[in-house]
Amino acid sequence: MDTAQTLFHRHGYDAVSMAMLTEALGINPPSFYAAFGSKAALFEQVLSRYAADNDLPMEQILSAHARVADGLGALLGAAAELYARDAEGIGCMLMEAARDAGESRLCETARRLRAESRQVVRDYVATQHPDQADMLADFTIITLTGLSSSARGGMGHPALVHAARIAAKGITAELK
Amino acid sequence: MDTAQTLFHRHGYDAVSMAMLTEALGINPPSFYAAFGSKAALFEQVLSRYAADNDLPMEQILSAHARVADGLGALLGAAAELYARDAEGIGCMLMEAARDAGESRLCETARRLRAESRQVVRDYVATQHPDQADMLADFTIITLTGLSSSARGGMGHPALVHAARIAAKGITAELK
DNA sequence: GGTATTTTGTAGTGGCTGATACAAAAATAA
DNA sequence: TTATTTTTGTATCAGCCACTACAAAATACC
Repeated sequence: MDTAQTLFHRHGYDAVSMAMLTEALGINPPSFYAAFGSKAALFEQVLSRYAADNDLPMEQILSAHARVADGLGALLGAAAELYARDAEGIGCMLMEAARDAGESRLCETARRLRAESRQVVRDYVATQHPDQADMLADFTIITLTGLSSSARGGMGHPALVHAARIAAKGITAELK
Repeated sequence: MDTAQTLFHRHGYDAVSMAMLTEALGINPPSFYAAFGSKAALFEQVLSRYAADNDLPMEQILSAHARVADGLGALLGAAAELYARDAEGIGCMLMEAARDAGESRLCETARRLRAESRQVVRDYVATQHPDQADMLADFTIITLTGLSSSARGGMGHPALVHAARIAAKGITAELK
């Protein structure tokens, strides 16, 4: 399962073939289908698992900061650090999966999970700035998407972290 | 050519098959290869043409504003408007192409073109803030990437435009 | 009008995709 | 030890991919 997640995260759903999966897992196609049902089904499981416990604990980061601007800033900073950590540049699996349409069902699953993340941000912002909750949640998602895609595109650690800081300044200014 | 650009922009390189191309162009495979060489060669031509004269005149927008913060803000705003204009949500062809690895040669072409755009921003910023030129150029690219991906992901006009405005506030704060 | 040249249409190339039919082997149960 | 069930391996399925060989039709040239 970890093996499959690594493959999907690194190459994307479409670029991972059954041949790669079965070889990496050390099993044969029939065993694979007996165990997971299909390539798409496995990917859904991997996605859900990734969303459930990835390395970016949103709720924890947000709840650790009283002021909304600080919480969102910390979230963006943590994401930048996380995306830049892997030298290979793979970004956030959820964001990237939601972007590639691929099979419609998989796209829906990824977008639903992303929408749940957005909702977490939205609810957090709404506690203090209900009028701006939606717009700031969208801005946060857009920035996270940009950070993820850019990390995947090879942008380095300093640029990502600094960009997160500039975005945080924008949030601070917006809430002032 | 316009037809091919529309297809590639809407579906992405990999998702456009020869069958779609030949049918849309109203020609047969042999004619296609006689005219363009290959699918990859056509895509490179389309990419270059898109980069040369897309609907986002960067130099023009930037040079119209004396203060760097205003210029970058206008650029982000124009991009948000542009990406939100098409109801289908297709974002920036260059950004999206640079993200999908696909064939390595195509990826290099897309990234080179994107790097040229970044250079335009960098040079513009450097005229007034040489020390922050690189970081602000990266932030601009990251934000444009996020706007493009989010537009492709279905985010609406208000959210994109507002996000661009928040990002612009971040730039203003950064330069203060 | 007759000939050479280019364009087009048909059909098919090998190779890869995700997914299986079927049998051999291993593990479990009696 | 024998019988039953489960797992695994081999070999392959049909379908799509980008791409092309070859011949028929249309055009240009004299």
